Amino acid sequence: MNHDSRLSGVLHVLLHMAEHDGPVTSEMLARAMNTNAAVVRRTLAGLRERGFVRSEKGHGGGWRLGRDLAAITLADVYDSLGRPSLFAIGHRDADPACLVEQAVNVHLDGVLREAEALLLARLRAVTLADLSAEFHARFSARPGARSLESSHGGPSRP
Amino acid sequence: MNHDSRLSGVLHVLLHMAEHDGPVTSEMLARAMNTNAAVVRRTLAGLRERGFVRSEKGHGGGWRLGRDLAAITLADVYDSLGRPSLFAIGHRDADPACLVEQAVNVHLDGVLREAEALLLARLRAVTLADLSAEFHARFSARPGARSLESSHGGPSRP
DNA sequence: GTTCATGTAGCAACAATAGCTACATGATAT
DNA sequence: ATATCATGTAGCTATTGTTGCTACATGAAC
Repeated sequence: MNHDSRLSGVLHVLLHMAEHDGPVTSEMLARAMNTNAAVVRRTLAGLRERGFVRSEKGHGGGWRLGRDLAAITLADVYDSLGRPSLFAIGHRDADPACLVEQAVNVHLDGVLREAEALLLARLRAVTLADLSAEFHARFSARPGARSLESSHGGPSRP
Repeated sequence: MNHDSRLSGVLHVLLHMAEHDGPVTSEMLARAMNTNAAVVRRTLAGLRERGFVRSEKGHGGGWRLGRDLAAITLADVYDSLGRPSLFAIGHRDADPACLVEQAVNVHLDGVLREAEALLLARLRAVTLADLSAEFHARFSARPGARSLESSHGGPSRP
């Protein structure tokens, strides 16, 4: 497992949801992501609890956005996933007796905390509306019909 | 997922090396880190290739620093470890056909690249001499004899 | 030549996401 | 009512990487 791609995956399905009229089933979202419906339900569970998406059972059920695109930041999504670890590196021992290791931790943790603060600030500054604008710009500038066919990313009502 | 602690571990043993007169065996370093001698040799291999440490076999052998503390940055050590992944999160697909996923990647990768640049700049700015100064400050300010006994971090010649 | 220490190779353990199946729950259509 | 559809969840396996360990070859010093 190279890394945690849940944030990336959730953003992907949220934008697909936004492009689709009416609810979208886990099965449809899973096809768009080349993954499994159960994975979609599992990763969207946290967002449902916080009201960013709503789900309905039964005929005509599925997922839809619970808020406007501009009212959901990447940090909101990240938080909804349970704030998974951002970094693949870190210290061995959080509270070592060894003074040498303490000195190492002080500097290394400081560097990581700085990077984390920057990252979270950036996640707070970007909304789903920004990602959607990026997508629509790409859609308008697409090279030809082929990319529309080969991709599942076309808006449902251009 | 702060799983990869090699950078932290290597910095730890390098400072111990600096505090010790003469070569230090993998066994001694392993005891200081609560790990195994083979792990020490494995993780120090990259640093040896780049001349940051030297190793000698046989009687009286072991490891010693190959350069002055001030001439080794945290980035040097990080590079010597093979530049392992810094982040635990990332995108699912590096080059997706889906325009939506492309839009997600553009923003997410941008954020991560910014954080990575900051991180690497900080690693370049900190030297082992800085960590050593931090350690000696902590050693001078230690609360009592207890911390000297319970820790393996005391300088060999105070 | 014996001892000590590095240099590697190789394997099991562990942790986390990811993918999948299976089944219960609930809502809608007929 | 009942069949159907979709979510909600539990539980298993696969994958990928570090970590810890053993075993053994290589080389240096006594």
